[in-house]
Amino acid sequence: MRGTSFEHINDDECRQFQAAVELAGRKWNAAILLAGARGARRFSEYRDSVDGISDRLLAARLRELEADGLIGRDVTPTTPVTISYTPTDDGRRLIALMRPLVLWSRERADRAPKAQSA
Amino acid sequence: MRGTSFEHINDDECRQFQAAVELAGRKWNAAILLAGARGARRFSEYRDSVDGISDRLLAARLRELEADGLIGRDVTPTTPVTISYTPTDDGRRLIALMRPLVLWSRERADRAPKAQSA
DNA sequence: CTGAATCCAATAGGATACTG
DNA sequence: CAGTATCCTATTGGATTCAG
Repeated sequence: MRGTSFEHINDDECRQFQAAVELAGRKWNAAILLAGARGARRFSEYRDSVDGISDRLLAARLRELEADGLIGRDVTPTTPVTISYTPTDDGRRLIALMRPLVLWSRERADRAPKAQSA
Repeated sequence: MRGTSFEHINDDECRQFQAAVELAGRKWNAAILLAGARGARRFSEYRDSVDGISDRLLAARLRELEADGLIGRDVTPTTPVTISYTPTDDGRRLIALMRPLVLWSRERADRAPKAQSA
């Protein structure tokens, strides 16, 4: 079997990994994925849920996430058309894997409440 | 206890989380942390281990990671001074948490070997 | 050896206005 | 509703050179 510890990562795997983490770490993407996990489906729901993101960037990030297979885009031919963005299995698994990171960041935030007032 | 699922993340936590994931996802940082996990200590060891990074960016990323408490910088007053960068406890924990992401990215890479030759 | 300084090109991101 | 188009600025990252 292939190793599970970092000692055995090769360059190619490292690149794949970096690409994945960069995607997850890109500005807004975590919030967008989270919004999807919390039930957002329509464009406007994501826009409301993410808070602060512009239409342009939301559209761009959704397109990227779709291209990377993390979010699916479904068009229902109603009038007007209904467009629905749903996290894919892959996306859901990624979100699940990021849960420990949420806890990790919480702990850090608790230890360093802010920039300590000089 | 504070919830562990995304449904209960508030805006502030979301920001903390995003900052953390952005840091981890920033270009080179994953590779640098990995290099540290694999035993790199000296500047030149990271440079060799990361492969492709320039001095300028390696120095910049190390400074950031130090500022964020993920890597420690120790100066030993030999001649010339010996400088050693070691992952902190926090950094090591982050790396550990990213292991599942490595596996996740591997699976994806296996499923999508490359950009399929048109 | 360990960086800092400079210069440059590319990309990201934000604001706003507009469309099918 | 679900985006696009345009513009503009800030940030990134890469190469190269210089220095303690």
